[in-house]
Amino acid sequence: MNNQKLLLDVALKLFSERGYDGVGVQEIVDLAQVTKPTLYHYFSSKRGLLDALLRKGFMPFLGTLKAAAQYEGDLTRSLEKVIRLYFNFAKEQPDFYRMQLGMHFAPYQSDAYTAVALYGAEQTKLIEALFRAAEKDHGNMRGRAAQYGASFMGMLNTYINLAINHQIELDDSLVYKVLHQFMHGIFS
Amino acid sequence: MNNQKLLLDVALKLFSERGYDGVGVQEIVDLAQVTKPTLYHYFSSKRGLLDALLRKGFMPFLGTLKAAAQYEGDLTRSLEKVIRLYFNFAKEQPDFYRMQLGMHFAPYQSDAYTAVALYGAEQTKLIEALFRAAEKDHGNMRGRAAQYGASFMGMLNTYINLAINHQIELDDSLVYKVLHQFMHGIFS
DNA sequence: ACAAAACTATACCGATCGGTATAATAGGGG
DNA sequence: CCCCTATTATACCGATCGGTATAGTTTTGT
Repeated sequence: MNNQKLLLDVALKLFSERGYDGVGVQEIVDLAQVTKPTLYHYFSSKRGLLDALLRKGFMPFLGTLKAAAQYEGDLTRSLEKVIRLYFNFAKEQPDFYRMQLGMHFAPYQSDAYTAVALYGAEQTKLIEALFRAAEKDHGNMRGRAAQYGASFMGMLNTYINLAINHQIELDDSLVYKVLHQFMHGIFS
Repeated sequence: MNNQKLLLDVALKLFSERGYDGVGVQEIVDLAQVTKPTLYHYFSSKRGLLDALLRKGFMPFLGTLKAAAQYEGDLTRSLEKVIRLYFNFAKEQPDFYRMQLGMHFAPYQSDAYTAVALYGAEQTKLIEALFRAAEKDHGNMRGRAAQYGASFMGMLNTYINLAINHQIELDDSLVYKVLHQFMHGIFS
C-alpha cells in the first residue's frame, strides 16, 4: 500500500469521525506513519487532500447516477434506480457518505462546504433534469422540478442519515417505502 | 448593551458563517471589543459559550413546539402548525437556524454535535409523539411514527435550507405545498 | 553506470489555538 | 468612606495550527 493511498484512507477515517476542521495535518501523517512533507508532496495542501478525497469518492458514483437518472417514460422506475444507487453508495462507503453529508451542511465559507459544493450541485442538476423530463407526462408537476428535486434528495439523505446512525437499515423494502412515500405521501 | 449579550451576538454571527471549529476565541472577543477574560468570566469555556448560545436560541421555540405538536384529532392541522412554527423560527432567526442545522450534521464526536444533540432529540421526541398519537385514527400509519417523524423533519429542513440559501421563500403558500407533499405525495 | 526525477526525513517557521494568573477598576451596600 | 463583589485588562502559558526550507534517499529512464 503506497503512502498516497494510505494518507487518503487515514484522512477519510479521521474526517468522517471528527470533521475536516477537527483534524490536524499532524495527526493524519502520524496515523499513516509518514511525515508532513510526504503529504504535501502528494496533495500540496490540506485542502488539496480533501479535494482528492472527494474526487476519488464521487467520481465513479456520479457516472452511474447520470445513467440511472435518465428519464425513460417511467418516473417511478427511474426514482427507484436512483434510490437504490444512493443506498448502495451509502452502504458500501458509509464513512465517505457521512463525511460528505456533513460537509453539505457545513458553513458556506468553510473549506469543507466549498470543496463539496460542486459535487452537490452536479447531483442536484441530474435529479432536477429527471423531474423536468418527467413533466411532459405529468402535467400537475409542471414548474416544480427544482422543488421536487430538492425534497427528493432531502428525504433520501434523511433516511440514509438514520441508517448511518444505525436507527434503520437500507434494505430492499425501504427502497419501496421511500419511493412510495415520496410518490403518494403517508396516507396511502 | 452589556458584554455578555454582545459576546453571544458576535459568536452567533461568526459561528453561523464559519462554524464552531472555524472561529477562534480571539476573533470573537476582538469583534465584541472585549478581552478574553471577559468571555471566560461569563461562559467558562468556548463550549460554555456555545451551550449558552443554543439554550438562548432554543428555549422559547421548544415551548411553542410542544404546544403546536399536540394531537387534537386532526393530524393535518397539527402538522400545519408545526410547519408554520419552523418557518417562522427560521425566518426570524436565520443565522441561528443555519448554525443549528449545520451542527446537526456535524461529526458525532465534535463539540458542535454534542452540544446540539439534546435539542435535536427533544424536537424528534415531540414530533414522533404527534405521529404516534395520530396512529389511533390512521391505522395504515401504525408502527411508522419514528420513520414519519424523521422524514417529516428531514423534508422541513430541506425546504428551510433552500430558503436560507435564498432559493425559495418560506411564505404562506409553501406551508401548504410542503404539507400537501408530505401527506399525499407529488402525484396529487 | 549515471543523472534526473520522485519521494521522504529532520528540523523549523510564524501564527493561532483554548485557557489563565495576576491585578487593576468599577459599582453597590453598609 | 470603606469594603466587597463583579467585572475587565495586561500579559502570559504550552500546545497545536498549516506549511516549508533543506537535505537525504530511493526509484526510474537512458
